[in-house]
Amino acid sequence: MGVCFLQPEQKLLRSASLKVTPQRTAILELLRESREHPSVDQVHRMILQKYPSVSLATIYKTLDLFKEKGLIQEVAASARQVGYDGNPGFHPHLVCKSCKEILDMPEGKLPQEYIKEASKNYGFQVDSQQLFLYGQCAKCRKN
Amino acid sequence: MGVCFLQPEQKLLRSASLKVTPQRTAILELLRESREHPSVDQVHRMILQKYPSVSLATIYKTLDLFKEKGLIQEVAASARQVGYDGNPGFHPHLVCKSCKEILDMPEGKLPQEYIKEASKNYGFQVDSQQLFLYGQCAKCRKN
DNA sequence: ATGGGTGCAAAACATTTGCAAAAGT
DNA sequence: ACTTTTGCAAATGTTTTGCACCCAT
Repeated sequence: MGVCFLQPEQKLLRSASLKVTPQRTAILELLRESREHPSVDQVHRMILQKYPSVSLATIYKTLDLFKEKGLIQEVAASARQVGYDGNPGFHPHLVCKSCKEILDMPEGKLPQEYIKEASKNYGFQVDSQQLFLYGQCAKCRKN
Repeated sequence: MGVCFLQPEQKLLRSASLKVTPQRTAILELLRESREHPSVDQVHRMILQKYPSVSLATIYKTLDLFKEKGLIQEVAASARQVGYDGNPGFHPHLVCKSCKEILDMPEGKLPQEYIKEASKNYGFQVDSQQLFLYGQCAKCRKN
């Protein structure tokens, strides 16, 4: 396959030493462009529009793989609300208990004090973190 | 039923306006005394030792109910690692990626700055939060 | 050429539901 | 007495697996 004009998603797959397939490219692209935090099933349905034969099993395997490689992050807002975020970097998530929407809070910085404390008091080496703020979003408060 | 000497768990059930049953008392007691973060199934197995006929469906219903009432918190460290914590108050969780153990970090305070920012920038009203720090625990680092 | 990725269907596993009997207030 | 909770079994939903074929390197 030609290698001259790679999309950013293809570069990312390469640098994670993964084979570049249309399915993987499409899934990664979709997540990186989305502002939502689609579930496994939602990712599947969206991918199906472009590639009508992609199986759900592939979506499961691919999302797991991307997560292991640090290309995306899993956002488990609760046991029954799990989504995927194409931005693997730390940012707090606002989870509305009414409409279930999850908003990114891009401007958050890392809670360094916790990382130090984990190391000092527990000998625990932190390599990533997730912060969830639960409550009610602006829209839902107006009802 | 006599009402004279109530256990703390029974008082808690009362104040959440829930009926006091042996199953509920046992589940709440178990979680409040545990330092682990048992899964639905682990709770079921532990309860079975004392009450051999408690059904899994009851465990599901009860944990959901306790969570709604704020008696416990659900700890979804990832999509496939969900446990329950008898302490409903905020405290960071250290999640070891190797041995999957979840440690409580009791001394953490709330990240107030995020709550203010959520309100100011998004009109979002925060009423609870969860912080997960992922990495490697002291034991696992020694291998 | 070869190792890894994909799709399929089945298997395994997890969660929810409806209902009758039991228990709490 | 009334209402809620429980246990059961079935139904539903979700995730994983094994395998043959295909594709990227």
